[in-house]
Amino acid sequence: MNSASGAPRSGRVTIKQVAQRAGVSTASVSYVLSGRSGIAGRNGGVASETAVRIREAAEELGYAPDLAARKIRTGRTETILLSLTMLSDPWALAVIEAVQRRAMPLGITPMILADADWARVLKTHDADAMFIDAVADGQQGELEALARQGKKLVVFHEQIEPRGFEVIRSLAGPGCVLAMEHLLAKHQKIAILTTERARENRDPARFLPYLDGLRRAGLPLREEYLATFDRSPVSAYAAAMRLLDRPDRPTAIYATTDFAAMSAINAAQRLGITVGEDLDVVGVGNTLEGEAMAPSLTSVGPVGFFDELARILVERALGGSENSVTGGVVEFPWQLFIRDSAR
Amino acid sequence: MNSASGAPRSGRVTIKQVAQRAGVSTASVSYVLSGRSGIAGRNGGVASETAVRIREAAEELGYAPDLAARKIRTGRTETILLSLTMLSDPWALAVIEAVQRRAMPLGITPMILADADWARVLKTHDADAMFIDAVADGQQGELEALARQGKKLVVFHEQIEPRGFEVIRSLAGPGCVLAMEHLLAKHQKIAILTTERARENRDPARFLPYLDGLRRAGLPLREEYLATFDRSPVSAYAAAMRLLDRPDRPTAIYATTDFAAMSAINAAQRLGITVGEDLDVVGVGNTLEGEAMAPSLTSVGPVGFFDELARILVERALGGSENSVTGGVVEFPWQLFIRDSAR
DNA sequence: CTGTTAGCGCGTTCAA
DNA sequence: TTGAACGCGCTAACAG
Repeated sequence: MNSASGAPRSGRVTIKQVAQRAGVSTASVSYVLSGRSGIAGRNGGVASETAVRIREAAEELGYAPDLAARKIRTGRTETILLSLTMLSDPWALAVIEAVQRRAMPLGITPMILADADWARVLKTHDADAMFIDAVADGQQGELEALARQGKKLVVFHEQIEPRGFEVIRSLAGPGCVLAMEHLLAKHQKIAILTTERARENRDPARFLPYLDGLRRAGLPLREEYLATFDRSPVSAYAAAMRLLDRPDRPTAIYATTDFAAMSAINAAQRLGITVGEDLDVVGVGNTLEGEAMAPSLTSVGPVGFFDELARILVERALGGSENSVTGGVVEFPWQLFIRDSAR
Repeated sequence: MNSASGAPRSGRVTIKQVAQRAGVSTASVSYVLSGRSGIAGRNGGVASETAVRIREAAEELGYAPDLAARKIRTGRTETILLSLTMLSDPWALAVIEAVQRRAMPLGITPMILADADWARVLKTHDADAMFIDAVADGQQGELEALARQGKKLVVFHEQIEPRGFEVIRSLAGPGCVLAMEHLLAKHQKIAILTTERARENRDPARFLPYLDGLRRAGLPLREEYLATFDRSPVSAYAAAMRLLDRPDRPTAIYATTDFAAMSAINAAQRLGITVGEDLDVVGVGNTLEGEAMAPSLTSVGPVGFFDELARILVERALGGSENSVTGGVVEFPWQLFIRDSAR
C-alpha cells in the first residue's frame, strides 16, 4: 500500500507521517493537533488553511497521539487514577460516576485500580491525580513517599494527617449534632436507638451527640430510653419495640442508622403510633431507601460529597506539577435533611 | 539538600541520578533495574557487586521507572485495560478478579475503564491488551480501526466476527441442550418456565433447545406445560404455581433462568412436592445462589470462563507486538452442573 | 567478562 | 513556520 509515503513499520501512525502528508513540519502538526493552534500568546501562529490541511491529513491517516510520548514531555497523562477497594459497593460506583462526569468533558480519563494494593502500582504508574479510598495502618509512609515523588494524591480517610497529599473526610459528627438539635427543639423525651458497639466505644460521631444534646438541654439521661441492637433487622425492630411499647414512651427517636430508623418507623406503625405526629424519628446515613419510604425519613448525611471529591481531583489533576503541593484537609460535615418523619 | 548531586528539578528520580550515585553509566543501571542483568545472551554482563551497588542507590533514592518513558522504547505498558460497562454486575467483578490473579504476578497491572464509550479512550490510551465487554451496533468499524492501529483487543460478543481482534463467546445453547437431555433421560412430562421475550423470539440459546429436545424424544409439546413470566420474582413464582398446581402436573421443569428455577423450587416446596424426588428442576446460569440453596440447583453455565478469558488476555499482552495478529474466536460452550434438584 | 557511548522513539516547545 | 533540542529509559555497538 503506502510503502513510499511514510514509515509504517509499526501499526501506529505518528506525527511525522501526518507532517509529511500535509507537507509541513512536525512542529506545525503538533501545534495544530494538540496545543493552541491559532490562539497562543507566543507561538502557534498557524495559518488556518494549513491547520485545515493538517487536520485532514491526520484524519485520513487515522492519527492518534501517543499519550506515553506526550507524557514524557508534558508530564501530564490526562488520566485520573481511582484506587477503589470495594468495587461492589455503591459508594465506589458513585465516586466513579462523579469523577467521570467532571473529568471526561475536560479530556481527562478516569481509570480504576481495583486493588487494595495501590502502593506497588502507584509507584510506577503515573496519573495527573490519584484517589485512594483505603489506607491500611502501616501504609502512611508509602503515601508520603509517593507524595515526595511528586504524585498528586487525594486520600479518603477520617484520621490521617496530610503530608504532601490531600485528605478528604466525611464527618458524621456535625450532622448528628444537628439531628439532635432538631429533635430537642420540640421534644423532651428523646430515645436513642444505636448499636451495641457505638454505645460501648462512646462513638464520638454518632453516640456522643446524643449525650451532649441532652446535657446541653438540661435533660436527664434515662436508661429506658437507650436501646441497642446488633446488625440484624430483627434485632433493630425488637429494640424499637422495647422503646415504644411502654406507657411512658418517648416522643422522639434518634437512630444512629437509617436502617434502624426504618425499623423504628415500622415498629411504630405496628403499634398504631403515627410517625411525624405522635413520634418523630431521625436516622443517620441519608440513604435512598430512607428517602423513599413512607413517611420519608428525616436523616443526616454528606451532601454533594462525590461532586466535591470529583472537583478536587480534577482541580489537582489540572494544577501544574510545581503547583500547590500544600496538602490540606477537606472535611465534609454531614447535614440534616428534614423530611416527613420529623418535621 | 542535594543540590550538587543529581538534577532534582522535578520530584521524580531518574535513572541518571541513580547512575551518578552508583558511579556507573545509565546503561548499567538500566540493565540491572529492568532487563536481564547477569543472564542475557549477549550483553548484560554486570558484575553482581556493581548490581548490588546500583540497587542500593536506586533504593536510597526511591527510584521508580517512568512507565511512559519505558513504553516509548519497548512498546509495552505492562498494563491490561478492561472496558467494563456494568461495573455493578458480579460478572464484571469476576472478570476483574480473574485478570487480577493472572496478571499481577507477571507484573502486569489491570486497569478498568468504566465507560461504555471505549472507542474514544482506546484510540489514544495504550495497553498491552484490551478487553471490551460490550459493542454497540455501529461500533464494529471502530474495533477494526483500533486493531489496525496495532492494538490487541479481546472482545466479548456473541455474534461479531473477528477482524484483527480476538472474540470470545459465551454460548448458552449447548448447555441448554445438555440440560434438556438430562431431563429427557428420566422424564416425559417436562415443563418449561421461561420469559415472555424468549418465547416470542424463539431464543435459539435458551428456548429452542426445549422444543428440539421434545421433538427428538418424540414427545408432544403441551401448551399447559409452557409458562412464562416477566422479570419480577413474584411473576416467576406465580408461573411456577400455575405449572405445578394441577392434577396432571409435570415431573420436571426446565427453567431458562436460575432465578426462575429457584422460584419454581420454592413453589414446589410450598405445595409439598419434594424437589429431586417428585419433581426435577434445572436452571440456566449456574449462579452461586442456586448452588447455595437447598436443594442445590442443577444448572448450566460457563465453566472456567473467567479464567480462560484472563489467560487469553495475558497471553496476548505478553505476545510480541508483531506477533499473531490472527484474531480468532474462542467459544465457550456452557456445561451442565448436576446437583440435588435433578440428579 | 564488564562497562560505556550514543542513538533511538514520539510529541513538545524554544529559538530562529 | 521550522529545525533541533529535549525528556526518559532501552539497547545495539563498541572498548577496556
